[in-house]
Amino acid sequence: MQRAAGASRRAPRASGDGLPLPLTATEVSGVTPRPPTNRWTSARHALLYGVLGGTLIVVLKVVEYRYLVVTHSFEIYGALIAIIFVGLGIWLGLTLTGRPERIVIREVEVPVEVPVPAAPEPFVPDPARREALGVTRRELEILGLMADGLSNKEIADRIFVSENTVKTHSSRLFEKLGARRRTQAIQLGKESGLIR
Amino acid sequence: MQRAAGASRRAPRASGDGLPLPLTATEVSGVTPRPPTNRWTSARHALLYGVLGGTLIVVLKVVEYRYLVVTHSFEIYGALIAIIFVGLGIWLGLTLTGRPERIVIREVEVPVEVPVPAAPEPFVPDPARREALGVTRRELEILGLMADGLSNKEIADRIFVSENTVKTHSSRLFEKLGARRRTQAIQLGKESGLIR
DNA sequence: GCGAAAATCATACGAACGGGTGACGCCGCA
DNA sequence: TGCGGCGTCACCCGTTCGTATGATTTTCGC
Repeated sequence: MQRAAGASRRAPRASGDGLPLPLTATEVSGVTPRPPTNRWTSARHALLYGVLGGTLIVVLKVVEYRYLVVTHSFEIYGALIAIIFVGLGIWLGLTLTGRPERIVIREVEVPVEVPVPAAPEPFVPDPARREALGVTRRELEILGLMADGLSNKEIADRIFVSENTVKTHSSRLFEKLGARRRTQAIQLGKESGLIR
Repeated sequence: MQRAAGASRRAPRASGDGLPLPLTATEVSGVTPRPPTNRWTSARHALLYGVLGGTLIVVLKVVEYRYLVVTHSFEIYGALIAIIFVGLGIWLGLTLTGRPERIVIREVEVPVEVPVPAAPEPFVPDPARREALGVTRRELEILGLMADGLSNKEIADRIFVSENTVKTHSSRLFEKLGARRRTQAIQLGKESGLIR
């Protein structure tokens, strides 16, 4: 009987890894209603402004009777009052009233360490360790299946070779590992980092 | 030779995935200077206010020459100007200037996978797990020695019993674990947490 | 293309393993 | 006092494992 089974090459398990952290920022704007004003603060402000206004009027009165008794001083006086009170009004408008402020929400992504759920230890075969012991790929593969508790026959069926082949591989593997039994080979393989 | 290339199959290892992202937000507030106003808008506003002010002045002139030629009308006129222009100022202050904006920085936590430093895993024998499977102390002991790669004879010598006794224990152990081979028993024992 | 390494397969044999059965002694518990 | 669980030991038998030896084919580097 000729062999009807062939070799299987194992592609090294490519394990995904390093994910870059995207640090983008989005801006969201909104409007909030005017914040409620403190009552005492308001009263104090009103008093302050009242005094200020009174003082201003007194000043104007003095100016009026000192310099503006001449003809046509009436228009100048009015313009002066207008300018001064416009300024006062602007100031009042800006400070006395609680202007609703626009709130701009800027989201900043902050990287937070999250323990990866107990990395199942992908365990890449690591050819360096394997070749350091002179173990071939096939032998390592069979060692892995051995460690899973499979018999020679089961391994043979799994990788589509004869049981004799498996025995040959395992024999050479034991020789390289210095093992006399498969259980010992598994133990030594784990110690050597050949299998997980 | 008519060997056909065979294939070896590997069970796809299920990979862990979807981890929930904790999204908490903290708010930090700051103040930015007033945003620059549109140039055309400003010009239009200035024109509007100029026209408005001019109209107001004309109105005041008319009022002056119609009704306020009487004595002491001067003070009334000034007060009127003051009141009107304060209102104008307030209106100007509120509309001409942009509302101040507060920047709220919201921190969004972004999960970053961090390889947990592989806990040493002390592994205490845990009698609960053992008894849950109905495995006796002696059987567990033999399982451990099996996992170390010892043969039945070596185990017998180690624990000072006959090889037959070891075989009896292992037989019962296999029955309880559902194993058919010692390698399978080791594998199942590890999965069950009986041995490390 | 040549040669070495690797992979494959076969046969044979002794050793180790696993299952089955039976037996004995010890100990805790009802 | 009997029963059941545990640990111990023995024998038998079939299977699996490990070793030895020999062979052919495939793969890969030079």
